[in-house]
Amino acid sequence: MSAVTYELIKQSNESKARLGILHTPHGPVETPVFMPVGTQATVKAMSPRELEEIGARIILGNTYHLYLRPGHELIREAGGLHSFMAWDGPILTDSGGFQVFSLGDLRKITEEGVEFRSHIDGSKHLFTPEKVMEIEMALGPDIAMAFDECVEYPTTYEYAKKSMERTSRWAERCLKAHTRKDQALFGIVQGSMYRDLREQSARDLVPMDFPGYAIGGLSVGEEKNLMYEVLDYTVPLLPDNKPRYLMGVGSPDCLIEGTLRGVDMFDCVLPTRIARNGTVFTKMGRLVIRNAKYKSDFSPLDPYCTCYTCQTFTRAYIRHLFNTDEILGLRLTTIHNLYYLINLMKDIRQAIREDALLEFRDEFYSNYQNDGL
RNA sequence: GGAGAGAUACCCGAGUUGGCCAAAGGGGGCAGACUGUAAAUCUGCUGGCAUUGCCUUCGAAGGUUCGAAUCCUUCUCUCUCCA
Repeated sequence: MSAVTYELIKQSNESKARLGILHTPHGPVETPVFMPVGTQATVKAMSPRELEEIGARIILGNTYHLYLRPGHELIREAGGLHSFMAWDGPILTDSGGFQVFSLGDLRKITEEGVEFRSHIDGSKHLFTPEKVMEIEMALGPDIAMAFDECVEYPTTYEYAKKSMERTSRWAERCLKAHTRKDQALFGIVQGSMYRDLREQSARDLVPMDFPGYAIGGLSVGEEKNLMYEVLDYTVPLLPDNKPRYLMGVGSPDCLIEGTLRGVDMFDCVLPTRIARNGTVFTKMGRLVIRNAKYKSDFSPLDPYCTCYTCQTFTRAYIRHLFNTDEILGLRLTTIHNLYYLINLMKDIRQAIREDALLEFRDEFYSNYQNDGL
């Protein structure tokens, strides 16, 4: 029995969407779920208590970043990531595969692994599947991700194939090196935007019997419709009795579209990052709170929102906080954006329950204009 | 009262051997981007009008010159030091 299991509650009969429960060592998680990202053992600007109040159930940490600082040995010494950061809920750690992509010119990829130059001090580090498993077992999240390569887009068929096949071999090595029984290891399907490569990747990984499968290498600059198309043919390649996790996706429309295509888990830095940069999600679309038009607007960020920020503060005040570089401003927008997405997922689950997700999606689009209010 | 220094665009401030100056740089302002976080970050715009281009700008007025933020004269104001 794996440390993490997926319980299917309801399969929608109007789409591939499904309702489920992810059982983890730190409690159950209703799916589909949005997972806030806390790269360096903190969801930027939020305390664990605030995350709990917002309704976050499971959050992310990052292997590469925590290995560099403070070091996985220190976190092991602290009693693991949960204890170190005082978060009692489930945690998932990304493997550093995304950093292979985002730290592009600071690394070299070989069959053995990836040689990174630290973005902090330039020192050299070798990440192999075995090393990554050692780090993730020390960090101790409920779910560890296999070490993969997130390929940039666009990429040639030849490179996508070569990389995907290597990721499959790395998955095998991760599986072999992963020995911690109270922790689940998820595999990651790659293959860029090539259907036969996604199929091959799934054929490689599914027999390895990971307790969960992620779809990686998406939302790396491709058109949304292309991503949806890849999801259309990739999700059905994954086992029904395991959770499916779409990595790095988190705009409201993508969460709905992903859910409709059978995705159970999402994570994304988008809500927290744009919040710190002064943009918030609202029912009507994105809103840039720094804009002059909100100078004397004493209404809440989103009149339909019931988060702490919207129930307490005005646009004019939050704009003022941003314009004066006051730290409270980005904390309030972060609270709002996370609440917005977590609440959206709650609404999505309710819609699945009522077999009304398609209607929910149409209603969503009829309100959500990207140019805001 | 005497001696000296200076006034530059929203603010501060460079430029003062005359042309390459609509005028550096910073701040402020305005707008945009952000999707497994090298991000409280980054990018663009910030005299006017239209397409290159043209027009009005460097305290005020006048002058020298083909050409002035830069040189000359007068005036106005500010600051520092000495009485």
